[in-house]
Amino acid sequence: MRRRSTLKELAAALDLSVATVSRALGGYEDIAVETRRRVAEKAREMGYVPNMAGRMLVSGKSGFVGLVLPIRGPNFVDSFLGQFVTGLGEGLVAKGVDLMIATASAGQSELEVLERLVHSGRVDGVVLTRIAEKDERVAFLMEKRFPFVLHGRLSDEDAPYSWLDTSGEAAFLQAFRCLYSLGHRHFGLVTISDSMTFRRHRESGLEAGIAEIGDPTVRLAIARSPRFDDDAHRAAIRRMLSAPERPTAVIGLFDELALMTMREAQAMGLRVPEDLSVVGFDNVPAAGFSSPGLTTFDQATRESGREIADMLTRLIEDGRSGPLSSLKVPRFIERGSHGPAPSPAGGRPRIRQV
Amino acid sequence: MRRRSTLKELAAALDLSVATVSRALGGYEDIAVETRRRVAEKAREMGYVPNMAGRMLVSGKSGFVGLVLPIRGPNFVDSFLGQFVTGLGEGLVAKGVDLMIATASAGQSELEVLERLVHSGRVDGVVLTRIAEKDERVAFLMEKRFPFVLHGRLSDEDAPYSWLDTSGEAAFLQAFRCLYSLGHRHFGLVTISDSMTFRRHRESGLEAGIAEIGDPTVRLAIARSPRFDDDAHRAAIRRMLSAPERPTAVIGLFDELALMTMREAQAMGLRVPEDLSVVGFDNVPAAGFSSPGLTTFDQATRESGREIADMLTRLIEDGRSGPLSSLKVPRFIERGSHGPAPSPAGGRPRIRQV
DNA sequence: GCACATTCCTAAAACGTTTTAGAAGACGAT
DNA sequence: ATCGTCTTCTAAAACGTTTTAGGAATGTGC
Repeated sequence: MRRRSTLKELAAALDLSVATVSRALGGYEDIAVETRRRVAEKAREMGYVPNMAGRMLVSGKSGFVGLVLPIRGPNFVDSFLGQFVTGLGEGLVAKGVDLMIATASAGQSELEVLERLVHSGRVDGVVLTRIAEKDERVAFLMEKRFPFVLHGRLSDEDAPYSWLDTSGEAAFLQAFRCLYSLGHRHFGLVTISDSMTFRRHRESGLEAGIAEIGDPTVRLAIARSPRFDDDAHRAAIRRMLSAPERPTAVIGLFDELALMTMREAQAMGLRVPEDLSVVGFDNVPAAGFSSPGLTTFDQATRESGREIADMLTRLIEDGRSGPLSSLKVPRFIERGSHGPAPSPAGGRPRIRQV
Repeated sequence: MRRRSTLKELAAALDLSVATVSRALGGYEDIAVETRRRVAEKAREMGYVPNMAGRMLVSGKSGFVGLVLPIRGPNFVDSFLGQFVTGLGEGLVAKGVDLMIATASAGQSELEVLERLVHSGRVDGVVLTRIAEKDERVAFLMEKRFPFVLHGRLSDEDAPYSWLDTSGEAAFLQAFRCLYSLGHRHFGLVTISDSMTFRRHRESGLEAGIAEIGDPTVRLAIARSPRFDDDAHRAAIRRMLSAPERPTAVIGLFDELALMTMREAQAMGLRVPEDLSVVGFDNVPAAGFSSPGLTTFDQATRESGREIADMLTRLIEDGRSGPLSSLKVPRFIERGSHGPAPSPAGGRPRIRQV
């Protein structure tokens, strides 16, 4: 591999000083126009590309932004990450910033990764996802006054930090209203027991819907299991669906849970949506391929990534600018997994009309 | 944000020279054991973390490996990237190397991204995915003698470059054999027209299967459209399935095409697998949620990422080591989308028995 | 012919690290 | 006393860039 050319070589070739070449390339006004032209031409000719290490050393900036990867179980499935990374990358490249992915090594916590990231000077800012209700990573970054943006929110929205989130409240409120107006009165919620903020927001949207209607006949059954324990989820879903007064509409905290519910229901002989309506959240690709297609909410992950990139670069450039935040409203994707409540007699469901 | 402490400060606090501190931290033998201990302790106490820029400047290495993101259409769906990035990250962190994601900015080609990456010295090696048959990126890297590993292969496997791939030949050969033994004689292949090497490998596996059997009654219909044009795919699939002698078994070049085929077939009133068997490749999450579940091949993307990380770090450390390569055999995931060929009379299909 | 401004350029320092070449001191052997 | 050999440490250079402070040449106004 041929060594790259340096500023010094460029200067020698042009019979100028290193300083002049640097400033010429930087477009400074106090370098003659003609000189700037000559330098630019020679630089192109010699294939000069500034060395980042040199630049970093003097500027104190790395030109990198870090994304701390959530720690994963051995067989996680996740359509989110690819979209998000793509969006982030697109947003950052527009600002001339690069994206670094930080992974925890075996036995290392996400907090430790973050500490290394911040202290090594490898990145000028970080993006965090999957926010827990009490998130020590956020506390750490706030204390260090290190620039960061959350994809998600803490419980405390007014604290001075920057975030972008998709409103789970709005989504679940809308889902409830839609199902209620279709005649459903007995609801089920399939959810997780982990204390993630997205859970809280979505659940409180559903609660708000119930409170808003004020209908005493509305009932809510909750199936709650640890996040990554699919067997527990399945068992809880079956329990919920085989209860004497089973729900006629189930909302999944996210699509995987909704799809799982659909599958279990169908395996139990229930028809979706005639006997049971199911609604999810996320709009994963699988939601479009299940049958019936899963009704869900789309949160434009890639676009969020782009916007977060914008927010973070702004934060980095202008350290004293206040915290930025943005709450997106998810798009309701109506597919075939929801419909009118079955008639109470338990006979033929009415013809679907939405 | 408090400034990080430097070697100089550490040296001052210990009343040692910068050189000594550096070497002590480096564990050099010519520093007294007691001194090494003292330095290590103080470093911990002061929260010293070496500055990467300084280190990079003298070592000439960045400690980064780059992944060049494929350029995407506006609404791509991709479960691959998330898995792959996770695996790469895991593999790299074990070697103390970081992962950088390089995205093309608007109007920039993947080759230009790569050139910037290589020349700026931001990375010590790169990983490329989605290899085209004549891939200018690979040519560029070979010419520069820059360390890289491909996820995928060129057509020319013997050229001196490093790659890791999942054998599409093996998969499609196995799919053909399986379907042939189930009585299928009329096959369909839903594929793309773009010249990607994975297409070539998979298609030639199928051809090899057909050649190997040497049965003149075997027929193959091919539906070929541009990669990202879903409408064209759907039209081609419909055309194939409504031909007078329609195939009884269709293989999709990848899962999205297979799932699309399943959906179109079902929309046309064909039952899967009774009237039509469908097999895909990739084992995307949606393959598990469709009904019937899609029979497909799993290529252990995350594990591949880890292994590629290993290969690349080895290449970087030891520049003169020869090219490394590894061909994985994908795992056949038999779900419900394939079965015995329908009886030729066109009557009731036989009971499924696999 | 002098003072002053303007234009264009440069020397040198700085960023934080590693490495090279060698210095200083202790000790034993002659 | 001198020499050599260890052991332990250090000064200085180097990596490639940006920035600071100022120098040299030229032009302008009197």
